[in-house]
Amino acid sequence: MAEQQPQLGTRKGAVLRAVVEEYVRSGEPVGSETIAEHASIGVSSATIRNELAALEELGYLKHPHTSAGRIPTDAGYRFYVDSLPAAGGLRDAQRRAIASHYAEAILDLEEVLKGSVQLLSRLTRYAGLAVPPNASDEPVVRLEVIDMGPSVMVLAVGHHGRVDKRVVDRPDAAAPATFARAEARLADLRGLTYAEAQARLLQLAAEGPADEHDLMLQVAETLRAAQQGDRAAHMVIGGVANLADEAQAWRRETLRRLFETLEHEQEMLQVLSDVTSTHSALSVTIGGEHPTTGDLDASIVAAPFKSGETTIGTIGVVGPTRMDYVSAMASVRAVAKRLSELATELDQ
Amino acid sequence: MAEQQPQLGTRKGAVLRAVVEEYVRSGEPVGSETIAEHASIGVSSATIRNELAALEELGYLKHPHTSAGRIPTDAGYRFYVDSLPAAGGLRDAQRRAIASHYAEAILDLEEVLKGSVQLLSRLTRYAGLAVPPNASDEPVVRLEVIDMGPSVMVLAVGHHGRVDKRVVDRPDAAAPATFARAEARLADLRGLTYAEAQARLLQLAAEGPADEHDLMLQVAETLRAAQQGDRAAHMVIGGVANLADEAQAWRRETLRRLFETLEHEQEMLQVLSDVTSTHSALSVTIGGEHPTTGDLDASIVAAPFKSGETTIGTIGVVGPTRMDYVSAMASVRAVAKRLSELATELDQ
DNA sequence: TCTTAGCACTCGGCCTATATGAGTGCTAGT
DNA sequence: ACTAGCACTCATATAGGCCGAGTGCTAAGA
Repeated sequence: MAEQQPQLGTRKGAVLRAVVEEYVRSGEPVGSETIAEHASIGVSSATIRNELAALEELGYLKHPHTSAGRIPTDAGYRFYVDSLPAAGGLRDAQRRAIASHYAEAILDLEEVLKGSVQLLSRLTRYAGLAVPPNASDEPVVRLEVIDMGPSVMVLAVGHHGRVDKRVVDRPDAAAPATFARAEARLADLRGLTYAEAQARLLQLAAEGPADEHDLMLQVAETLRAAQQGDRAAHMVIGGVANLADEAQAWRRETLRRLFETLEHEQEMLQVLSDVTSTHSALSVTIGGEHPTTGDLDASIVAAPFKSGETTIGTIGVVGPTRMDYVSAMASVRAVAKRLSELATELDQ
Repeated sequence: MAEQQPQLGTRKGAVLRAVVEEYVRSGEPVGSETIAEHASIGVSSATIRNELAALEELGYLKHPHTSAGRIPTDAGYRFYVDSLPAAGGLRDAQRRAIASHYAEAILDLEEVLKGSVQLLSRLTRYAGLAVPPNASDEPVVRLEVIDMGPSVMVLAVGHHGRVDKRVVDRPDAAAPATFARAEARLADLRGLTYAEAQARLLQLAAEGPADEHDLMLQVAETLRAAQQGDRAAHMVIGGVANLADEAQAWRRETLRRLFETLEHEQEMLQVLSDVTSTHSALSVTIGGEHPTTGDLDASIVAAPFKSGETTIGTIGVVGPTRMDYVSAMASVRAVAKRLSELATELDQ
């Protein structure tokens, strides 16, 4: 059992880390010789070979073929990531890029997110993605039903600056006067959270005048959608071109499937939710650790961002399992931190 | 000069068309033998060879190497496309897919656009993209300035269902009462077009009370942005994974640049504008015909869609120059037509 | 003058055989 | 426990030779 989890500090751990680092750097399978020379482990290549064989036996490394070096398995990357220090790893250039990016104050959280995703994708050379706040606990700032002639637009504005809209059929019962009365009633809901407002609306629909009934139901539905499925529509993705870079060794077909997955927003939302639901800080998902990314040779590094103490969203990057985890983790950590500060500030 | 533009009906034209069709189908350079057998031109391969040599001389075809067949140049595709009949080419399966896609009525034009782009990308197996209406001539349905505490959200709702928002610094002069008065004043602007409302707001800012000045300017700016740069933010792209398909012979680096270009919304907007500004109906841009797509071996098939008689947006597909133009053009034409009907209907 | 059969020629792709060498796994000796 | 040494493996690289698709040209026929 102790053998199953090599400790950092033991030689096995050092060798494994060396393999991962070298492989991430070069993209080539790593041989015993390389490690003996490169890493500062004071033993000969023959000894390294023994360690390598043991690590392979334990499932941390694998062999493309007999006469090739080793490459890490998902488990190997996992060990490596877990052995990394909880902070640091940010290069000076990156630090400066982040600072200068946030130098200009932007007030719209959505815009800030778009910018942050772009920033992350440039910093890491992978694809950036972010899920904006879940609306449930966000106070409603404004609710409106707008008479568009044959249809009705329902509009909800949240305190974080989100705007959700839906265009729906105009209920038969709705006269111009109905709209005026409905809007007055909706104005009373300001300050409630999306969840509370939704509940109150269902009540209003049931108890209120008949001509407002459908309208209120539609507003309730808009709030419901804003809390659930529609979050996906607000997801931000950027820098996907990075994934098509030659340096990324994805086979063409895998690349296609990766793009397909990224486009399927609902799915990515699920992944990101899964990823961060368990972790309060930075989380890393490697290859097969999540079913969706399983056969895509892709890893996700993500972190929640908060307003005050409450998590309001997630931001991160998607890249190959052979990822520069140190840099990616540092970048995501730093950007999420900065983002939390901004969100907290914007929220006052 | 007559020699410079082979007429459809002449044998040269028939040969050129045969080469394009065969190459699009197979992806392999096309030889004289293939054409002599396949296409119903009653001459021997030797004669075809002469024609091929002439077509190459004229710049319609090229040679990868001496002992290979011909492939079309951009000019070759251009001739081919121009020689196509102005309608038709829709396969039954496609026709049915379109019909069933629009069977369910959706009232939100933005949603309809998203769906249409998805549909187009599925029909053609290329990437779909659409530019939503230019707001300039659209009537404003609602204008609001929302007090968000430290900031102000400016919100504009257009008659086609577009919603533009901006979050800006709260002007020093703005008290709660200011907002109430400003909103009342903004309510008067309903029904004006974005352009008109913007002009009126600048006037109001100049003539109105001092505490409303900044607020009015911000609203005017929001309307301006909605008519210009921000259109890019509303651009819809879908099905990009299709471009990564193995069938598309793009080199990895070209593919990367293509994705990069697609992500650069402002740029694509420009391209689409250029593409449709000259054409009132379907337009095709092949490879180097537009500088942006020049070295990407990409073509764009796009068509405007209208509400009544006025063009309100553009929809189309992006694919390789070696594209199935017949199918792509038919699909885009059909979807744009359907879209125009829907938009006209929604607009009443 | 246009068409076509015939033919030499080109040249990329493919097959095979061979060489190379990185890297392993094992053994024996320190 | 470590390491030097060595046989072995096997993917990749290289070279040569063949093949055949396809061309371009020429000369004869309609």
